[in-house]
Amino acid sequence: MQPDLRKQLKVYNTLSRKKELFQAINPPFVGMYVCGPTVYGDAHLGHARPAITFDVIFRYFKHQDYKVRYVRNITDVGHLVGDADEGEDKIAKKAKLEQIEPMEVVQHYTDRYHRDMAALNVLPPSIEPRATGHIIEQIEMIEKIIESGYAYESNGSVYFDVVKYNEDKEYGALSGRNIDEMLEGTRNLDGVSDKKNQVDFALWKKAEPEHIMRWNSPWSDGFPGWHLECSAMSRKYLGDHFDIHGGGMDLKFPHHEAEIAQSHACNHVEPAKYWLHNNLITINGQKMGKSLGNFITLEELFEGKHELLEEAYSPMTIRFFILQAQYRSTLDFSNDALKAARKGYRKVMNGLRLAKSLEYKADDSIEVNEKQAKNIESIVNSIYRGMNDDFNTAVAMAGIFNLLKKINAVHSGNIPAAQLGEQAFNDMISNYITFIEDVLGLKEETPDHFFQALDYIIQDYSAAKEVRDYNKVDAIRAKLKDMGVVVKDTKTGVEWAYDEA
RNA sequence: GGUGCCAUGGCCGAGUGGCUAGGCAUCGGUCUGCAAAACCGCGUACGGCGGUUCGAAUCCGCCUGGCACCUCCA
Repeated sequence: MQPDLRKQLKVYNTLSRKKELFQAINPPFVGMYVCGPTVYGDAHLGHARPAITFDVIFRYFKHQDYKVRYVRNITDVGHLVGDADEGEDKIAKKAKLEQIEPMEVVQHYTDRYHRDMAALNVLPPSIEPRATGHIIEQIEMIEKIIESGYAYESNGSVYFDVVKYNEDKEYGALSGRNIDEMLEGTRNLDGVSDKKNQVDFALWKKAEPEHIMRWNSPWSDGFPGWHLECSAMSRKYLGDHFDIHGGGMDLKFPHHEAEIAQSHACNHVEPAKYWLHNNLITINGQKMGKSLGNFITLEELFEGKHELLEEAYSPMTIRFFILQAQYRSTLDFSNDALKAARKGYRKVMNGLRLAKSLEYKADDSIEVNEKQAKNIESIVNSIYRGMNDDFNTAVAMAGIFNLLKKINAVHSGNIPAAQLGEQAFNDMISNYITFIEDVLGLKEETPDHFFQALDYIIQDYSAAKEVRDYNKVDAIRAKLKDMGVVVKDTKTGVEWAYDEA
């Protein structure tokens, strides 16, 4: 494979239901919008999947020298509990429950989301806009949609006229939904709702007197509908037409379908060129869901505090676990699967340390084995082939393990470095490190037992002191100093501290 | 009911017409004071029944089982 073939990226586009060659609208720039969380509760395993999936996509684009603007929003208004644009706002409900300001709820869970994402080594997006920070843009968009004739006001609320829109354009293309079928069997709404049709959705909702989250608008004191924030913010930061829109499979309908309709009605152009959807995580073969009560938060996972968990699993174990599957497949959670992931992760990290320490040793008495060198090249190509085939991290990981075998073999002397030749050796090392750290975003975690190990060394130090073995004492002291730790002999015993010099 | 998806060796999980995916576990070997790690070797897995084909896990049909969306969910 030639180096340029390593750039033939194919992505599965939900819109066409096919893998398509990725061609940036305006290279070398790539605009990507991904639906972030509604911040009314702690992030769970399900939030980790899209975050990690699109993080790797973000990283891979950068690795391929694209200039990426990655927008991932925070939804902090408009997402209602219950169905059909009725019911309380999720955030307002939580605020009432806790007797705090809605924005305190938002801040609290946004901070916690960031903390969990950082633990998972998910890079912050380029822009992370909030719905409440874009009320003006949303109102503006509603006005444009009304102008186009695809929305109507009713009792201070504004609804998107799905039936009218569908007469002129196509509604339901993304999720394979048919409007006529959806209309069948729905009850007559006369006098029941402000909507003309059940399939219509709110762009603006008039706030009831007791509703605490409200903004002034041309139609009423109220709040924007869920769906609109993503259309408004993607438009603002990425333009009317951008490269990629992503999110979880479950958002295809109605959220993304509504986004397409709104954006189209406003901008008269298809918002995203490629729609990417990650699949869901299941637990014992069943989807994780709020309503099923079987979801596990990331914090519970990291600390092992959940009845389904036999023990704690570290953030990198979770990341590794998620990357071992292709993002469009469901991924079944189990303790056994996570334990296996942890072992695999540690093996890869042991290799990472080796890779960083290995040096090429030229040796004229050893002939370069072309077969070995070619082998390295084909493994590296397999990693690219995997990533280019709709970000198949499972295949990329298989390649990583194949490289790891070679690295271990060189380290143990089974394969002399000189046999690979300098070029292949460097390819092996650099690709291993680059893919693990930069593309897959795996990093070393400080082992839980670091402090115990240090205590043990301190004990050894004390024992040496006891028998006046000052050569050893000085050696330990110097070694630890190099590592940023100083040993302190106090009246009450030996202590250690971080070197402040 | 409508619309989709999936069934791969002990477990997880790639693969979409012929060429060893990979990880974890197990077993045998090399190495080793012991151990661990590492390396080498070992698994004739593709839900069932038919069909297409020189050849199918991979295409088609039927059946069985499971899941998802259609309501909030990443």
